[in-house]
Amino acid sequence: MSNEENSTPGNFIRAIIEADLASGKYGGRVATRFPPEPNGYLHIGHAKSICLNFGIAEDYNGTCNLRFDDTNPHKENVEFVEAIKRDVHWLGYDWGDRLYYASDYFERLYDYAVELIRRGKAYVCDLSPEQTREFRGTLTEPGRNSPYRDRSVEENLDLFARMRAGEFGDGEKILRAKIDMASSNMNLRDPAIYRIRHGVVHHQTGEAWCIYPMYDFTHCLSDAIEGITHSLCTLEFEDHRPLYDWFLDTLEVEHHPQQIEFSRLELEYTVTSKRKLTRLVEEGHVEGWDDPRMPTLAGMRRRGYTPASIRDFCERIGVTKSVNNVEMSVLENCVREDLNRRAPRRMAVLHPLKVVIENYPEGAGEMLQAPNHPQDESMGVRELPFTRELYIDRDDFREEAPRKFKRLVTGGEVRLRNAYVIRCDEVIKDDAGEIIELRCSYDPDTLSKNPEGRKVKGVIHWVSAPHAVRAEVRLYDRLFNQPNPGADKDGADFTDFLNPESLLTLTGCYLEPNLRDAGPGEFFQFEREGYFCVDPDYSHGLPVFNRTVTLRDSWAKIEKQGG
RNA sequence: UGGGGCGUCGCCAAGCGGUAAGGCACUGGGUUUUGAUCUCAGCAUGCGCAGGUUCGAAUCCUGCCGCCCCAGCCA
Repeated sequence: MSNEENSTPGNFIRAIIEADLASGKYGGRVATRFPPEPNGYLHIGHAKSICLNFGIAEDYNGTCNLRFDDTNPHKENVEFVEAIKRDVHWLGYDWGDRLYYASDYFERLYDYAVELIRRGKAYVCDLSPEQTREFRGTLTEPGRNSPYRDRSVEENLDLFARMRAGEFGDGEKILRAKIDMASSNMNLRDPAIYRIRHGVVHHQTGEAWCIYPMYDFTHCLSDAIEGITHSLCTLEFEDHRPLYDWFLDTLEVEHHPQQIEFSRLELEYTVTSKRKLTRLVEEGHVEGWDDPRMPTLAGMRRRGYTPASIRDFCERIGVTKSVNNVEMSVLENCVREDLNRRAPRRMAVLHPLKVVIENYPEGAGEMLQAPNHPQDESMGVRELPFTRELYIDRDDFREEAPRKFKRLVTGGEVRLRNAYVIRCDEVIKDDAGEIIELRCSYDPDTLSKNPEGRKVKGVIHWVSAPHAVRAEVRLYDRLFNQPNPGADKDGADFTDFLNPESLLTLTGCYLEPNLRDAGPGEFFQFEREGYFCVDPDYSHGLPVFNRTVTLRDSWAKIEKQGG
């Protein structure tokens, strides 16, 4: 540990960048970009890419552009553009004045395509989509040249101009790169670079174009135009790198960024494919892109995950090229760690059970003081009303005590958090035998001190019944039952693995009174229950709290083992 | 069966020829008016497998095996 000088790169991409910096490859410049397609909301996988790209720019004194890869207007719209901008900002990153759209470059891209034709490296092809597929060959058989492959430069120039002019219908013609139909890399078998799309209004360019460039052609040139030095993308584009380089080399573009691929994040018990997330939304399996069960940034924000915890998560999972499947516990740990430090403590009874303190004077009451954070005095204290009638959680009482159960039992004692020790004297049941009330007595000499001569192990939370704030609490669990719901196993659809208990809504909860004024964006630890945040939805009167994540629960473990 | 990648603890992940970091998870102890937090300790004679080179190999060589990606006019 004596190498304070040579700070470790952190991951292989940073190692490459440091080597490039050392060799002066791009004049000591580092420029990255985050290039989402605005066809859906950003999810946790994008967060990894955002943290990587913006993080590198920050650390190496470089820049990171936000560039919308908007070449397929059919699937894209401004709602997604705005949501993406909002989410990147929320995560804590800023692109300054470097907001771009690939569509900004449509005119230049068109010129590059013309240049490709002039160089005899692109041609207009009349094959139908079906024929194109047939001519492409298979993984093991080479493809065949299109009969239109040898059109003259003049004819191609004329045809391409007429494609732009709208003389041909969708699918009638495409512009293709002329590379090698026998290449073992399918991407090099004369890939399409421009297709015709009539009747779609592009969210940025309106109806100015009826031809749109394809990803492979657009991306490398957009990177070059913006002076990107390191173009980071996921592993599935590794096979596209030769094409990325081919366009730039063939066009002799002055600046040639290098594409570096890393593996995409897979998180257990969720899906991070835009197609699948879109289906969850459109088929109504969730309430929207910002449903707290969604792995989208919007969903996690509403759930109460903090930007800091997500950035910490992205830091911890690393960046490599190996297939990975990260356990949910890593993310949850990051969330707990951040919230534990920052969340004020409160008490909330989720499953109320009435308690009457029989030796506490009727109509009386007192204000007790409770710290907002047990380890951080700077967070101050709050006042809690204590009265004769309280609510505790049903789970904190048992008539018959299991081994190791250290909460309230008939005839036993328990500490009321921040208050007195009480003893349960009598259990009141209704005709159906259901417990409806507990008759207890308190020991007035146990405020801020332990009773003498006996040990009280358990501590439970409570709220004063006449002061309690009624609220709705939504308990979230994993969206899927399977660790890897997206894996296509035996023809099963990923929706088959949806967890029917991913949302449990509790409407009869009672919160301590100072939670009455909590507003959207505020978060708390409900002691012994978990971290909760205020949901923006106030549509049905009751305040709504979302459970962000539970507390670690070793009792649940013991109980599950039959403790 | 073509091409491109990847295989280090249950899950991530350092390591780049000198004798296996760290995090999460898990297990056990301590503190505790949250069964929380905090804290201490444990957790790979082993790096997909088999050979080889070397004084010495997770790291180099050879051959296998397994997994992922590619046949959109999607990105």
